[in-house]
Amino acid sequence: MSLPALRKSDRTRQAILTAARDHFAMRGYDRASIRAIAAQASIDPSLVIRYFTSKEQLFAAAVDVDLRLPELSSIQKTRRGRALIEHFIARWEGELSDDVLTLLLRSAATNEQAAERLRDVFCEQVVGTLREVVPPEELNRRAGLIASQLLGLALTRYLLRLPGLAERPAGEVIDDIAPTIQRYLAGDL
Amino acid sequence: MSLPALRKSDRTRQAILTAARDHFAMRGYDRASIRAIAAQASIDPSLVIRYFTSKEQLFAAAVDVDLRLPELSSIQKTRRGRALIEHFIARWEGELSDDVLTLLLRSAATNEQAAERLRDVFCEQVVGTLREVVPPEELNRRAGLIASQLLGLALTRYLLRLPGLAERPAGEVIDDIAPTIQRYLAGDL
DNA sequence: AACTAAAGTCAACAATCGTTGACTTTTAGG
DNA sequence: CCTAAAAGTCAACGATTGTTGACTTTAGTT
Repeated sequence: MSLPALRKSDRTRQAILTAARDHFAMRGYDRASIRAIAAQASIDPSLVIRYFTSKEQLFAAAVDVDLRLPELSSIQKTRRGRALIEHFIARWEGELSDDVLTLLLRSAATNEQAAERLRDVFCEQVVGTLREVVPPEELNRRAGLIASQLLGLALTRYLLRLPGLAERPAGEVIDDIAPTIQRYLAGDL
Repeated sequence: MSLPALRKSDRTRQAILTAARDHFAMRGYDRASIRAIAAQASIDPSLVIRYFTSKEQLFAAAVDVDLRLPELSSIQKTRRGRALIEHFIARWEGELSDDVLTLLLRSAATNEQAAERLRDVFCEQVVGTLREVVPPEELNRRAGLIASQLLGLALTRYLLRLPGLAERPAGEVIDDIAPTIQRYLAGDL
């Protein structure tokens, strides 16, 4: 066999990435140490460097995120706002959830590299999703407003765990915020 | 004179605090070093510890923040949402601005102590401001929603500098978001 | 079985960090 | 002027960090 030779290294490569996402999400970029990541992946710290060259590049590899926003054009006009926030919340706490989002948001506050990455995700995926249903001249404006509410929700509910938000069932929060998103998306401004 | 003896130490104490806020706001808790703070205050690093015992306590002292939210009861009912966001934005970029807010928000994402502090500020000041104009049983719900939008705006506009928000004049952003705050404050939910 | 490249280990490096204790300088009061 | 406390300096500690190079083990091919 010639392929399985690669397989072994790919498995530990994946183990490193998983452990890295875990630590970066929990502790942030600075407090997450390569030694702790290596320990969770049950390997030597130096191997982490051999696989990813540096901590910075490991982070870059760990932070590759897809928001999986729905295609808006196939949804009824008046339901699109609700669809957006439903998907967004499912991405954080539903079956679509993983900790890459926590990792990215948490790190973006202190790490310029992560902030840059988050801006890219925003531009490509949020603006990209709106492009098909929003006139070009309003695109940036509406996308920015939507991002401010969605990321604000993620920040207060999942990172800060503000009592007024973290304790409430997801369904209630969706009901409250959906009209806001709908207005930012297609309402009068 | 018996007082001036205290004066000298109070001045360097203040210099340390100013430098600390500067560094904490720019680089976050972990990347801000006591050595760099001391250098900016033109003193020895050990003095910082002598004044504040530890980095943690220095941070706690630096992060004492007052949102200065307006008294809502003296404002016309339909204008209260706009008044809230106007004050909030003035606090970040107007003449009321200082970098304690940046420092607190940036650090709260990775530092549990800062997150705790931000929760306290939220509970005491935001909930406190709404208490006089919102029925008790809706208090937490409406306060949480408002916090999600205000902090989301601060995050995207001032920390992440998302193109759709950071580039626009403050007045436009206020116009767009005021109705949202007004609805969260007093509208049907 | 022998050989070779990949995969993994081990120990150490240089740098940075918060913190400490001994020491010196400044300042205020009798 | 003398003295004692306050204010400030200096050098070093122990710990942790990312990263490196030499070494050993594993596994696939001839």
